[in-house]
Amino acid sequence: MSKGERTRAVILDQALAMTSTDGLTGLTIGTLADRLGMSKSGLFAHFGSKEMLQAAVLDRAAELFADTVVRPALQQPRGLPRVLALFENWIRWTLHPVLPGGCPIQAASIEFDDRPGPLRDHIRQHQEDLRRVIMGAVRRAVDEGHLRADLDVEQFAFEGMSLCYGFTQIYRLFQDPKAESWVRLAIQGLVERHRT
Amino acid sequence: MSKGERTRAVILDQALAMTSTDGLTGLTIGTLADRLGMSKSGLFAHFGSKEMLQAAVLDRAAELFADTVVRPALQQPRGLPRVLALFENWIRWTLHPVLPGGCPIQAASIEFDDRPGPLRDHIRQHQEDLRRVIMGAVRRAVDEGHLRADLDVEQFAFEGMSLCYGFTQIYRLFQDPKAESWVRLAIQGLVERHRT
DNA sequence: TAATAAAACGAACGGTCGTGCTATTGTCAA
DNA sequence: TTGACAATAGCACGACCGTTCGTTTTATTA
Repeated sequence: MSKGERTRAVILDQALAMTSTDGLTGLTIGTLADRLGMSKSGLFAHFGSKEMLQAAVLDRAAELFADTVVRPALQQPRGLPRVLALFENWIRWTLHPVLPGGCPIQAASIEFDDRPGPLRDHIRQHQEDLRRVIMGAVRRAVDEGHLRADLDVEQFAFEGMSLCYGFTQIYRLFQDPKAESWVRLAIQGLVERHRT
Repeated sequence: MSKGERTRAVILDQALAMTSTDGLTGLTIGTLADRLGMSKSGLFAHFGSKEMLQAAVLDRAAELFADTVVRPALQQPRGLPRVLALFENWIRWTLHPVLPGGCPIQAASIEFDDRPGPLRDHIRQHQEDLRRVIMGAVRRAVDEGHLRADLDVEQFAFEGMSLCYGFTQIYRLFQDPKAESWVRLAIQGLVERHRT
């Protein structure tokens, strides 16, 4: 790994933390450079434009989510355990955030849902990837006979994901510990309702 | 109504639209003044600081939500009809947004959940108000015998609100019309499950 | 170790940000 | 209709924005 690649990684780590609290737009090259003790222009040269920096941040955030939430869940046995692990890891991702400001992609979703361009495309792609992972796991749970055969996979995914989105929003705003048991009970109910 | 009050209202209308697409932070006094054909300083004098402008925007947004979603629902007969109207009006608020960029308060929730200060306090207050309205309606539906007596009102409110939050996020990002039937089915299921 | 390439710097650019000030215009009651 | 005051404009400020450029330092490799 060359010097440039190493520095780039360090920059992205800090940029990720900054984005999580201030948003993709709030991310600023000047203060980012300050926190890293390097010059604006030196940092800038690694990305070529602010938009490319933001895109790199999004991709890195998606990697982090995959490493923390998705990948560990995929090591669970296929079927219901894997579905449960996905939701459980997602809940833990919110309860004990790796990044100080919570999930940058969810924040960026709302920040950019009205701003066409490559950044919104990136966000859509990452969210769609997550949806496909969840739907795949649910479908396999049906195939394994853990969930009812007549289950509407898209509907199930929507409800589960909505609960996680809503939980994140409520928990982050109010820091109310009750939200944890609410979302757990809700997910549990969702699964229980469609069990064979 | 004095000239000043009238101008202030016009400013807030435009500010609301701008906030809905660009966020509370993206709201800018210069471009806001440009769109209204007035000077920065003239506009500025109405609010004294950007933070007070932002707070006024939040309060106006809450009024708009109350006029569009809550107030019409409160005219439905108490009990289940009122609960259903609350969720239905909320869904319609997302499907046919009064403001071009969707609900500014939901956006501000995520934007400011990590930034302590009077603005976050405002946001918390408005979100808490909504939660109390919904819980009150649900509780009355229990009292009227429309919903089961052993229903956990807080849990019910969390699930219903999460579905609406999640729906907004998904629908605004992807503009997928399928999301509409997903959320309707989910809300319907939630209610059906707790009916007497 | 010398030659070459990559990386980082410092200074400056045109813009825009929020915010003061002073002066001018407009409104509205006596 | 005039006098008092509210409303708006104009201008300037310091700070920060993303970006460019030429130079200097540091890595890499022949």
